Amino acid sequence: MNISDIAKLAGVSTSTVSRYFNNGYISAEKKAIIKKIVEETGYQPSTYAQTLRTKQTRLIGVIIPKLNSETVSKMVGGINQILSEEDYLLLLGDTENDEREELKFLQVFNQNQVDGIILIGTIFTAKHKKLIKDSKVPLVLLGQTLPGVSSVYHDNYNAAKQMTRHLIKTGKVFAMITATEEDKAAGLDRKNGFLDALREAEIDPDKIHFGEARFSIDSAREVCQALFTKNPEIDTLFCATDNMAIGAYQYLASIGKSIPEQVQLCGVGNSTIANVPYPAISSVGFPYEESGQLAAELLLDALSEGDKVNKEIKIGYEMALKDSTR
Amino acid sequence: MNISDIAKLAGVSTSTVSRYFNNGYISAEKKAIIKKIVEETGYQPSTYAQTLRTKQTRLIGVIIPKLNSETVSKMVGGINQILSEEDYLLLLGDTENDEREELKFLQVFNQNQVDGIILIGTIFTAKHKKLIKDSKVPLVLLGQTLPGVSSVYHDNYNAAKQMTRHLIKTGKVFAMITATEEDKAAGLDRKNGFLDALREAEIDPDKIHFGEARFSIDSAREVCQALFTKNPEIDTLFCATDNMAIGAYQYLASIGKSIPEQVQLCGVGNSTIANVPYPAISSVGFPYEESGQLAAELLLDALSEGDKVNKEIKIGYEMALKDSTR
DNA sequence: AAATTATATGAAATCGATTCCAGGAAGTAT
DNA sequence: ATACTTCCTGGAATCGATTTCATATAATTT
Repeated sequence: MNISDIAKLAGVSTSTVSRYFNNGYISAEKKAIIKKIVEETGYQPSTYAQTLRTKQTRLIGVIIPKLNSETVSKMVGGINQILSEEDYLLLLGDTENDEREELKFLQVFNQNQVDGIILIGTIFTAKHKKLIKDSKVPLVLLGQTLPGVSSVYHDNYNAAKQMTRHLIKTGKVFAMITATEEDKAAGLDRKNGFLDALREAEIDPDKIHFGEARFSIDSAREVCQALFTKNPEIDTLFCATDNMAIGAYQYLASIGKSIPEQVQLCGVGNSTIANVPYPAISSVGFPYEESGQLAAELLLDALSEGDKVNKEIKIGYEMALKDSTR
Repeated sequence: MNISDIAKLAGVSTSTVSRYFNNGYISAEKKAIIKKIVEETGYQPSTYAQTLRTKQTRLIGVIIPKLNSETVSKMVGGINQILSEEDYLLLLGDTENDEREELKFLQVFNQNQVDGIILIGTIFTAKHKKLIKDSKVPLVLLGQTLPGVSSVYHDNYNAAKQMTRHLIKTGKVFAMITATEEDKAAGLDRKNGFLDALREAEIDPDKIHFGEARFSIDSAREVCQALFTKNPEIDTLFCATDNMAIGAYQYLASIGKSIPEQVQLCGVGNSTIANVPYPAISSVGFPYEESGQLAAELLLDALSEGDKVNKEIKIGYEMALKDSTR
């Protein structure tokens, strides 16, 4: 069933049927008959033929580092709210934290598949930067920044700094479980915020310890064990993510450290899982859903105006102090 | 840059260029020159023109109830492992547990967009059943069954029954936080397994209590409070999902019930979050990643053979007893 | 040597829509 | 009455690939 069949059945030309679907000039009379035929046959225009002609896919590629992540799902939720209103469909590319997959999706999406791309990125290599800048379709970065590219990102530096200022009030010996510095947002910025707050308070560098973990509960548990085995005097632990804080919590609970009395503990993300342990874990996070919405709006702007001006939107933090900090 | 441009540059016809890409008859000589031109120009055939001609999209629609769910992400991971090998891309439709969204995606995917559909469904209304059966493209159900449709589903009934048999050894007064029975897998089957195990052991029906919660921690916490306020003598609580078990744990911890001494507690799903509380929560789950793989393979079969024989694969359960049960 | 088969190529039709163009009818301004 | 718009319509070109068909040459059988 194609447009010619409908045209024949309705006794009009294909042009007229096309106009019926695209709000072109059409008489009430023909409109009625085409409507009737379309309803009877359940005809739907082929999106592929439309795309071939119009170059519009009505598909937006969203590249995400991980499906099962609360922050990611909130961001995607926000993106979807805005884009589904405009009849866009999301083509999700899940990389499971594999940067090569990220490159693959960037290429595949760019070739032919989508009208625009939102990249919830993590690590940017030179290849990433090249592909991002060379993107033929509008691209918005979410959660990271890159000069010359539109982005919505989070003020990780000040979030970590502010949280650390709070920890300093009662802390003596500090430690941080960090993420890889290749991840600027979750790794570098949070570490720098932590460090700068401590410098500001003129904390003795000998009383600051670091361990780097991967983005998993298990990895953080092991790193926490190493940290405390070497430095049992740590009384304040800042974790770069809530998941890491859970890993740390598990280790600390297992060796009988009381939280927050002996060790105070916090994470980043304001995620649900931070509320599962008892005591609930203090965290600082961002309005991720809103970030997603903003990114989607930025993309829509770029799509309609085709404008080459790129905007960078920085999102402020939200503190959520609970009982794991003093 | 299209196929004619390449043909001109290479001094051949478009047919020959097309054959170059589709392993048709082509001389080594022309192959070499086309290869050179393609590499120089970075030309990639338009997937939309290809689809228009071949009716193959190389896209598989996967409809999921929720992005941020461990079971879902494991299943999607399994699906993706198999399908990406065959150069399929996943078009994810996230319904956020809204059944109308499910219908929408079923329609959109069916129109033109995808070669096949995997539906990780929840509630099936009459409309769902109609759309599923009328699907123009092969469709595989994952996590639920429907007569006459290919599916990979989990033996929720026996999983719940087996777990309950374990609880019976030390339990006296039983309760279950259930999911809506409209969700056959998570709601009805698990409830029936629980009930039948208790009947088998000839437990006094007066010592069995029920509360129904939505799929969220908060909802389960409230339901748990209601249950225990009315029946403080409950000493064994079966939750239909791990998330619900977390909610129950939070309430029980807040009123100072000791787990598992005063109340033993378990969930379903074998998810990471069940290991976060102390004590870790016993659970019974399924090899979700493998289920996803199987569903993908079923779909590939249907895609290649175009065979109308539908298979139903039942997946067995895996018990994970931890310290929240006696 | 003749017949058959496999390999190689280009022209043209095709997939299913949109859109440009030309032309007709109807309404309005001059 | 004439000149302009505005509205409405169908024919034909077009988007960018694949595929059928016709044809030619090379390789293999008989």
